[in-house]
Amino acid sequence: MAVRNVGIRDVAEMAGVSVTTVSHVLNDTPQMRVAADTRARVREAAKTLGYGPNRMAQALRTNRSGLIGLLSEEIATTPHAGRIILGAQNAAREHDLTLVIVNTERESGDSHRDDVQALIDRQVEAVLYATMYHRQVSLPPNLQGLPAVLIDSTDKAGIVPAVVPDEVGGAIAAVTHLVEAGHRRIGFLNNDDDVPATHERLVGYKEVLRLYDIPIDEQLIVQAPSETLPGYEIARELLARHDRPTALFCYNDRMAMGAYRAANELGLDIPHDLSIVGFDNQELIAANLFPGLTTVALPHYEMGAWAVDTLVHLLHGEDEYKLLADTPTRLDCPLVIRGSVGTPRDN
Amino acid sequence: MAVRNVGIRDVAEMAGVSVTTVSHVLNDTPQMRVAADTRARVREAAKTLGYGPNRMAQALRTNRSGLIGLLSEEIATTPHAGRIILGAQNAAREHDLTLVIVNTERESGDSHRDDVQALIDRQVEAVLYATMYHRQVSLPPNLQGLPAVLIDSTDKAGIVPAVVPDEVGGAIAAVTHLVEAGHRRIGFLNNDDDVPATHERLVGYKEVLRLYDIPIDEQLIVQAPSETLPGYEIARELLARHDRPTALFCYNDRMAMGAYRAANELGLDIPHDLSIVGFDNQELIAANLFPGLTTVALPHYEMGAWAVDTLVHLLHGEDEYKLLADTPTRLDCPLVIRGSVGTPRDN
DNA sequence: CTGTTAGCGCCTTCAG
DNA sequence: CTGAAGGCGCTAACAG
Repeated sequence: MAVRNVGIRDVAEMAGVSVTTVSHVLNDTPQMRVAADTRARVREAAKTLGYGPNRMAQALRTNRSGLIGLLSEEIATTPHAGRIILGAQNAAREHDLTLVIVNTERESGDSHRDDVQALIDRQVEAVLYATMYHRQVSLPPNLQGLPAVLIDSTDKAGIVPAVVPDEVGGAIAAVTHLVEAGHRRIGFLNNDDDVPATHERLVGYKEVLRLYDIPIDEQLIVQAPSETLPGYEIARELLARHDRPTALFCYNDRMAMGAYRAANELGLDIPHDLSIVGFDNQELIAANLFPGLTTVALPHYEMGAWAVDTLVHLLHGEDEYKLLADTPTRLDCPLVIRGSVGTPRDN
Repeated sequence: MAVRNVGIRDVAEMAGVSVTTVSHVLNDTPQMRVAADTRARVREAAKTLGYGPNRMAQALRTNRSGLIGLLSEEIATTPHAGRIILGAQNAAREHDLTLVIVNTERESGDSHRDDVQALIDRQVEAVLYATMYHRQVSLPPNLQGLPAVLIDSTDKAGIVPAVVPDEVGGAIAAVTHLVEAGHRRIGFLNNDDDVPATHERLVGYKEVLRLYDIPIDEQLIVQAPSETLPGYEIARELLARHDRPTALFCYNDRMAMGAYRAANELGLDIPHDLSIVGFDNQELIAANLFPGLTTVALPHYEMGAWAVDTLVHLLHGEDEYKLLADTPTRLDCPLVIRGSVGTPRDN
């Protein structure tokens, strides 16, 4: 069963037709209309013989390898990459394409060039480029000429379609959730890197407050590196204030984890005395904290799938898809509700 | 640069030789000895033209696709899969092989069959099968005939080479670390599933105690599902005893996370009042707890690489490698030291 | 509607 | 030591 020794010729012979006809039937070539019974005979012969086309021969002949490359950062460190891969994988299978994945270093001079070259050498028809956090990148020069789509990043030159998370929307969902639970003093533990997420989540935060006529207190907006320890430190400061916030919106789940520790040390019960919302939905953290962390999920799976779908359109020469390069597509960041948000005690 | 339009013929022409010679030079065919200067001319021509062989044509001709399939569980949920992928990827590149990755459901009747078939349809030469926790599996029937290697699991039938973590060794490293820090009352928060890791880590635990003439107190060995919450619960019970252990060896990092919470609630300082060692080295947890969790790393990267290397040998028909199927190869689980182990306070 | 035929780019006997 | 020629399995003109 494993060794594919049956060829199109065998099918032709068994069905009593020529290989051409078999080819036409099996690929149902548009203009070539084949008699219904012939077609049935061919189909049956193929099935009983367990025929499957030899992709290599097909590829050679049609000059389409059926391979698309996925260049991804940090495959080994975050489950985010896994989600992108899975989304891309499933979409690829849908289109009968095969995904070839290559890990790439985040910042390393020409190594991207080499990784792209490895993919080109393997005859990929197109490439996906995935970063692990939302940012701008410049593409390796040898990618010129191959259709490409960016995942979780945008192209400096603006010539390649890109898909990114809707950071503003995610922040809006998070803060709205807090406001609707009754909170009015909401702290924001923001990242301090100059990346889109930092700015856009802040925009979302402010937008919600504005919408609900809650004055923006700049004192409640603090920044630090987006890690657990700095998150802990700034959370502690914020919560030590006499007019401490009743809720915290955290740039990511790691900072939220730090906030949990701060709350704990200060004897504040979550969600009773303090509500917390994170960002990223890192299951390993969010689901294992006490109580479970309500957080915003990043659409990694969806971005992977979107990217492949777009690539397919590009491959089909539907040029209108190139226009997508102008403005990145933004995908929804849904709120994942666990147990870290409650009604403010005193209000 | 991206479109590969230069063929072997162009190289031949430029070098003033026949395609045969070019082929011989570029593949340095064993018996075909080519004059040194001819060879140089060919090499140079190939380089200046930017020639690279068309893998599809090569594959068709040699009947070797250069593709190997990696069937992996839970690509999207744990970084473990990412590590395996990376290890396999790098090894594959070393051997000029291309990895095709397919996600597969853990338990789902015939879906494995279909996933394997998808790989076969893509003409993979061999397949790797990776599970996300160490256990026994039975292979899909259509895998028969293809070389295969198991990662993190063993074959019920015992006909396929397999590589697994050295659980006993990992446990020994962990508990030894604790004993050498001065601990003699060491609790073991074990998993309660009937999987190899449960039994083997216990073996390692007991072995170390025996080695150091520390009596085994069965009361200190407790079991629960290997999640944070159950870990918390049994840790709490254990730590509430008047003769509580001074150290805890936890089946995995999630249980250790639960133990941290228990310690915290009981006012026990880590590592001052209580030392903890985990297992898995889930960075997201281990590196983000306070203090950082000392834990045992699983050799996922190494298993991925080992599997590909073994596959290559199998592919080369080195039958002695088939013998590997008899006993799974065990790879080292190194201890990763962070900050959760200290000297016992009272002793 | 169906069949014949010519390659896709490469490797590989077999002759020189 | 080098070259000519056949064919891997399939698709796509082009004929019938």
